[in-house]
Amino acid sequence: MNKRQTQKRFTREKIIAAAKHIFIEKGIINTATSQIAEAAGIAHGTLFLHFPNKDSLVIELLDVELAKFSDNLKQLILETTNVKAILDQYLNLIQTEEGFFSSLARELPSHKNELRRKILFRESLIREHFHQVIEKGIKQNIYADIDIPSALTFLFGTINYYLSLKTSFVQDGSVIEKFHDQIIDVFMKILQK
Amino acid sequence: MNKRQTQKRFTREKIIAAAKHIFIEKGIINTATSQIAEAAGIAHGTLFLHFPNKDSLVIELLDVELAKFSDNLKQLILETTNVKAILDQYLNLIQTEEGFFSSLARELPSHKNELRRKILFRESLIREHFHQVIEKGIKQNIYADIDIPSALTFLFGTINYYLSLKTSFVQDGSVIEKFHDQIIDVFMKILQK
DNA sequence: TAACTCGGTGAGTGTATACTCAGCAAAAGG
DNA sequence: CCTTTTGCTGAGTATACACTCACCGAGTTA
Repeated sequence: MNKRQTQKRFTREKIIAAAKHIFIEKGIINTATSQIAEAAGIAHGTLFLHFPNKDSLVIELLDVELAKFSDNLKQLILETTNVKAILDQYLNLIQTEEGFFSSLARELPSHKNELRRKILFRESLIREHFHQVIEKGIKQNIYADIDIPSALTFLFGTINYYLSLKTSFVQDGSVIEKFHDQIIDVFMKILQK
Repeated sequence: MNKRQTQKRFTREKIIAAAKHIFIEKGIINTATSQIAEAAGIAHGTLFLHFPNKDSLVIELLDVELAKFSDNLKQLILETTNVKAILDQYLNLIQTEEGFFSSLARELPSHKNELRRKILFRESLIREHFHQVIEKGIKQNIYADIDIPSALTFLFGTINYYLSLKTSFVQDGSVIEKFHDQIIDVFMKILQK
């Protein structure tokens, strides 16, 4: 790889890093492409040499981040077997990137269809993991014979609610940390025989 | 009231009616003041003679609508005593104005603080009603001794999730109707001894 | 070293949209 | 019937933002 290619890749990475940083702080919708360029230390026009438009930058960024998250979670799930432990790990994982997920949850309904589908698809993969573990528990007679999709919608809906209204629940710090135990308690109550 | 005053009030009402109609269809953020004016059959500038800016129109509209909703709910709650019946009525009430509430839920996190606080304040009044009824049930040993605020966050979080992602859950018709029974079932499971 | 390539630049363009204001016509007032 | 008031008009202004393009200069190639 010659000097030019190296430089080009470096610039692209600077854009993505700057974009992620500002998106977390101000949300995707409220971030202008000119601000991303400024934060990345490049000219405004340069951004459009690397991405044809704002949406494709957002999609690439989300794809990479969500894939990273999914992989981490899958790893954790392989290591644990009971729902409580998995939910605990899941919440911890969200917490490490809470700014990112909060910004995502806040703007989820406003995004264009393609973007929203991508995000919900990732969520559905995670749902699937939970579904299997719960199903096994029901067969083993550990949990009540509930409607799993409904229960999971309560779980994801609630987490989403906390994340999207984060600033109304906490001034500083983590919402997920604050409500970690309550979320687990109520969800386990739903599964309870 | 003379002819001028009558006309002025009539124009104001036309604006509010048109605004509500378009907000439900396209959301508040995606509705231009010029579109409201056009739908109301008045000049664009006229809108700003009645409301100093877009926000104050939105706030007045929401205040009126949410107050109407609160009053209806309070009435229903006086007539019924058990949680299941109240929740059933609550869901039915949302369903009658589902377009409005869906649009509200979708944009709730993006609204300015003042507006968000107003909406969440209304929600907190409704929470209070539920809280009291559940508390009574716990004292009468009908329900488990759970943490009521956590349980209610699950409920409101889930309803909010269904409403804000309505288009991802149903093509046509009502999300609330579709998931009515599941919502009640899971919530009653949380209260169960 | 001369010609060429290509990533980067930033002023400029197009578009959307909240809000303004000089002027109009009908109603109110004397 | 004349003057004043006032609700309304809609072209115009200010601003924000995504995206373009003619040009530049360092890197590459022959």
